Parts: sequence; C-alpha cells; structure tokens
Amino acid sequence: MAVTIKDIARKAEVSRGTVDRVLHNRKGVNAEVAERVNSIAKEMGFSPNRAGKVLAARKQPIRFGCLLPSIGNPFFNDLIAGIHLGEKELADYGVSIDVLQVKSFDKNIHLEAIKRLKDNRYQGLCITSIDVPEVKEAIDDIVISGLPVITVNTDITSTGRLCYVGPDYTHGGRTAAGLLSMMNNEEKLFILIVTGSFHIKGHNERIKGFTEGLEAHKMNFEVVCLLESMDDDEQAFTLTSECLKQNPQINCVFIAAAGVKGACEAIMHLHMQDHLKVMSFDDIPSTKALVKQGIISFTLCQEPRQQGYIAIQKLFSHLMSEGKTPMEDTITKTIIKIPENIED
Amino acid sequence: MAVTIKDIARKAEVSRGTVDRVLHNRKGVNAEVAERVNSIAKEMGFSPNRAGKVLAARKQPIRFGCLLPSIGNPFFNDLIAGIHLGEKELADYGVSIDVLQVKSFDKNIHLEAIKRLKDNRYQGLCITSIDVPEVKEAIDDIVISGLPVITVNTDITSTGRLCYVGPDYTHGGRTAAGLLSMMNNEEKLFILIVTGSFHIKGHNERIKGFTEGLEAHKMNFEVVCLLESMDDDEQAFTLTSECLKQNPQINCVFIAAAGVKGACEAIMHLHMQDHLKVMSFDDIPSTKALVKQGIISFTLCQEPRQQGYIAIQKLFSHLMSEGKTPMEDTITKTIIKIPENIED
DNA sequence: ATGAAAGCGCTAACAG
DNA sequence: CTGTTAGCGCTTTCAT
Repeated sequence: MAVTIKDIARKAEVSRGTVDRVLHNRKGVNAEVAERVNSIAKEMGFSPNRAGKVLAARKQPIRFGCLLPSIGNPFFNDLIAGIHLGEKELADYGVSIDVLQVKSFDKNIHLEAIKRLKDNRYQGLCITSIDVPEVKEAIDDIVISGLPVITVNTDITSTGRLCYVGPDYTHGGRTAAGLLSMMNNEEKLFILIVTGSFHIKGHNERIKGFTEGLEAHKMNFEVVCLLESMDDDEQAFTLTSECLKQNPQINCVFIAAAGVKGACEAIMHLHMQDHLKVMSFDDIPSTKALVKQGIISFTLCQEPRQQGYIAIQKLFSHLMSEGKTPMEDTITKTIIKIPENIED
Repeated sequence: MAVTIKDIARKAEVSRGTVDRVLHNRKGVNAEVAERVNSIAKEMGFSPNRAGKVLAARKQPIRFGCLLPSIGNPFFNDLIAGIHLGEKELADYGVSIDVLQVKSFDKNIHLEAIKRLKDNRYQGLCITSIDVPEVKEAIDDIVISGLPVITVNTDITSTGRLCYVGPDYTHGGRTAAGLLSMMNNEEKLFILIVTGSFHIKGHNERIKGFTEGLEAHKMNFEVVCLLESMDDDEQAFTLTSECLKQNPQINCVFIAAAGVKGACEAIMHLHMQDHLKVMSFDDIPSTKALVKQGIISFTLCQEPRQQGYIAIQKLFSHLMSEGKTPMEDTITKTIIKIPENIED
C-alpha cells in the first residue's frame, strides 16, 4: 500500500494539516518541523494520490485555456479533437477547457489573445503562437506570474514554458526524402517546392530536412522553383500553375505546408498527375481525398490529435504533482500515410 | 457541476445508500423505489465520479491479470511496456497487474495458464492466446463467471470477451502491397514469402492482404515460394537460403511474421541484399538494425505499446462504469517505418 | 505555529 | 427493505 499523508504525520508526530502545509511550502511552519517532515516524506517515498487530491479540489474546479491560430485552418481540427478528448477524460477531476481560436499569424492578434488568456485566471495554458520577441516576452510574463504554459505544434523557444509538445519539422522533411529515394528509379529529380511562408520556421525546417535528406541519399536532384503560398489554396494554385507551365522538366512536387489542395488542382488542371511525384504534409480531408485518388503519393502526419491530448494531460499532471516533476518535451512521430493506411 | 449520488438521493427522497444499491443492481430494494431512482438517475444524466469510486475502493485494490505467449518473443516487450505504463498511470487508483508469460502457442500450456488466471481472483483479464475451440470455451467460462476479458494482439472470436485490442492483419498486408507498388518500376516481381505458421490466422491474413493488394494494383507478380519458419530464426535462415539458391529470379521477400533476422541473414550470406526488396513486420531491435542498414526496405508496425496500454485502460474503464458502457474494439494503426523514422 | 474537524463522491458495514 | 455512519487521501477552515 502506498504511503499517505497520514503515515507521514504519524511518523513525524505532527498533524496531517502540518504535513500538508510543509508539502506545499506554505508559510507558518517551524523550520525544524518542516525539515523533519520533508525528510520523512522523501524517505518514505511519498507521492500524492491523485484521486484524493482531485476529490478535495472539487470545490475549485480546474480550468485550462488554449490559444490556437486555427480559424480557417482545418489542420487544427484534429488537434482540437485531442484537446477535447483530454477534457472529457479529465471531466471527473473537475477539469474544463476553453479554446480561444484566432485567425492566422498576425502578431498583434496573438498578443491580444495571450493577454486575454492571462486575464482569465486559468490554472494552465496551452499555446500555439509565433516565435517572435514580443510573444516570447508575453509568455515569460505569464510564466513568472506562476501560470504553467505548454507550447503546442510550434515551439516558442528560450522561454520559461513548461515544455513543447509537437513535431520535429526537420525530421518530417528528412523522412519525405527517405521515402522519395526509395521510390525513385535513378532518373534526375527536378523539384518544385511549395512552402507556406518563408518566415515560418517549421516550413523552412521541413525544406531543409528534405534537401539534406536527398543529399544524404546521394540523389541526383535540382530544386527548380521555391514558391510561397501563404498557406492559401488560391495562391498555391496560381503560382503552381505558372511554375509548372514554365518548367516542364519538373517531375516532383514537395508541398511543405498548407495550400495542398490548390497546388494539386493546378497539377490536375494541367493533366500532369501521372508524370509527377507529389508529397505533402498532414491529412486534412481534402489531402486525404487526394492521396486516395493517387494524386499525392504520400503525406506525412505528425499526430495532431496526440499533440492536443498530450498537452492537456501534461498540464494536468503538472498541477497534480505541483511542478515537482520536471517536464520533458514530447516530439510526436512522423507517420507515413499512403492510400492503404490513410484512414487509420 | 456534475450530478452526484447525493443529488439523486435528495431528489428521490431516499438515502445515498439506497441509491448506491439501485445503481449496482444489488438485491434488497423495493422495486418501485428502484424504478424511481433509476429514472431520476438517467434523467439527471448521472455518471459516477472516478475519483470518488477509486478512493472508496482503496480498501480492496484492483488487480488485473495478463496472459502473453511472450517468452522468447521480443515482439511482446513493447506490448508489456504498454501494460506497465498503464499500471503506472493507474497506480494511484490502486491498480496492480500480474503478467503471466508462457512460451509459444502450445494449446495445453495456454489452457493451464488460463485456468491459473481464473483461479487467481483478478478483477479483469487481458489475454493473447490461440483461436481454438478449447480456448474459446475456457474464455467463455471465465466471462460467464463475471470476469471481464479483453483479447489483445490476437482476437479470440465468437466469445463473450469484452472487446479486442490489436491490429488488422489483412490491412497490414495490404499496406505492404501498396508501398511496394509505389517503389516498383514495372519489372515483374518474383516473390518469396516467409511466414511464421500456416496455422496462425494473423499470418495468413497478412499474406492474403498482401497478394490481394498486389492484384488490386495490377502488379505483375508471382509467388515463387511460401516458407514456414515456425517463427524461428534458424529455421528461417535455412529455408530462405535454400529457396534463394534454387530460385535466383526472386527479387522480393515478404516476411509475414517472426524469423526476420534469420531470413535477412540468409540474404546477406548470399550477398543478395542489393537485388532484393525486403519487407517485414514489427520493429524488434534486430529488425530495427536491419532497416537502418538498408537490408529491409520497410517494416510495418502495429503499435504494440498502445495495444498493451489501451487494453489496461479499457479494463479499468469497464470496472469504473460497471460495464454500463459498451466496449468497442480498438484496431491499432499500421505504421510504416523506414530508416528515417524507425526510431520514432 | 499547529491541531482538529469537515467535506469532496462513493462504498461498505451496521442498525434498524 | 432502508437509513445512518464511517472512512478512503487530501485540502481547507476554524480553533487554539
């Protein structure tokens, strides 16, 4: 049977209340007593019982807040589903979650949203934002005020955030290169890269991983064009169409971000799908359909649902352990999807 | 705030004890009262609070038993790790787990092990066994006695088991065919299939999925040999060596079960690795190494860790909800692993 | 500064 | 047949 607060109290010859005070570093305990209780607790290997904590805490339910740039971006649907799964599983423990959705990556919108979350007195935050100095400052501000913050999907580096939960973008790019190298029969690759934005680190890392991977495999390749779709399908359609027309030698399209549907429509419009190997990321419904149709050879996913779910679980764990256990980053897997396993 | 037993008691004008009795279908309650309480509970949307249940149940800790044919089969290491992860997460709720490991698939050994589990008064069982009549009977026997049973990794069909947690073997084979079709440049495939046992359904389903998948892709192929390794590396080595020597036209090896290392050693011995596409299942350490070396083109994994973890979580959920929520099967994903993402 | 007691939701034991 | 009570581990409040 696990050791409880009562056991410690008995051994230390104090009351349960005192033990509780010591364990939470609350003021008003004699230093010697505190020392004694602490060492006994450690010695006995005490770890608080979740069920007990949760039950006692029911009077003040736990609330988490999330910030996601998810408006107009179906990728986040699965991530949000993961968040809600976590909420459901923790409902018995009094946890409820608010998701604040914003549109795109405008710095001021994000700063304002973060401020709103801060003012809303949550017990924990879960944030996908942009890695710029102002946001970093805002995050650190929150962390200093004692509120735990987990970054999701996109890290915000060098801040006091608890941990990061999300993909390794470079790894995704490298995996695409690895698969492509297995599929290619020594003919030279003329590659069109369609990225989302030159200013988003994850997109750049995917491209870097991809080209580095091709080099590592000693592939004979040339990047013919590098287009910026601004994660917009129309933009992707227009730019891809033009590029393909002007560069008929292209035999491979690497879509590093959103705009998958637009780029693929351009390809289909020009009836080039049979002569092109197309790779993409994520599996939003339109991408799924394109994989099933065989337009896209494969798409790489990075467990969006798990990202949301794990982030919530970690916030809760952190609260339960009062931050005494260090939090490690969780890097989600790179999942290869082809027509056969896209529905998994 | 969620509705509690107390709320129901007040509304039904009975005591909490009575409500508890009704909710657990215990004898000794006036039929009319029971009816009233039940309808009020339903109406108010009552669902028992886990934390409360768990705390109250601490006097009689929960014990689960598992049966795995894991001795000498490293595949099960990850599955066991998943079981222990579940145990760790539920430790606060008084859950502990015994894993009974047996060697191979001998019917009598399994029957005896199942008997031992039954006699051991667990609150739930998690079983990987063989789908034969005697085992079915033994399982049904246990289920009838009121003990929930979940089948893991290999289903035991048409029994009263709660649900199955594990892969879809056919799907795995079909995915292998899909990937192979993407990698192949129209030359005819001469295929050697190395299976584990002709009597294990999962192995047969993988082969069926594979050949059906190749047909669906209109691949030009011929199965030259079909070998039975008995999941043994030495056996696999010997048979594969002979077959490859006698059939030099073979350019593709499909390893449907264990024996991966043996088969690959035969290939390397004959220096044929550069002329063969090799596919396998699972990612035990030796298989991982072979993928990284490039001997195996890809290996397909079916989330062994998740299988163990989910099975335990489901058993616990079932206990917590007193079996009032129906349990659905969980089919694990088919994960494609190539050198770049094998460590994920 | 510390102890005592109540209560979170649920179940089990006892009392009628 | 049903109500009452105690207690699981923990936190909080009140009393000392």
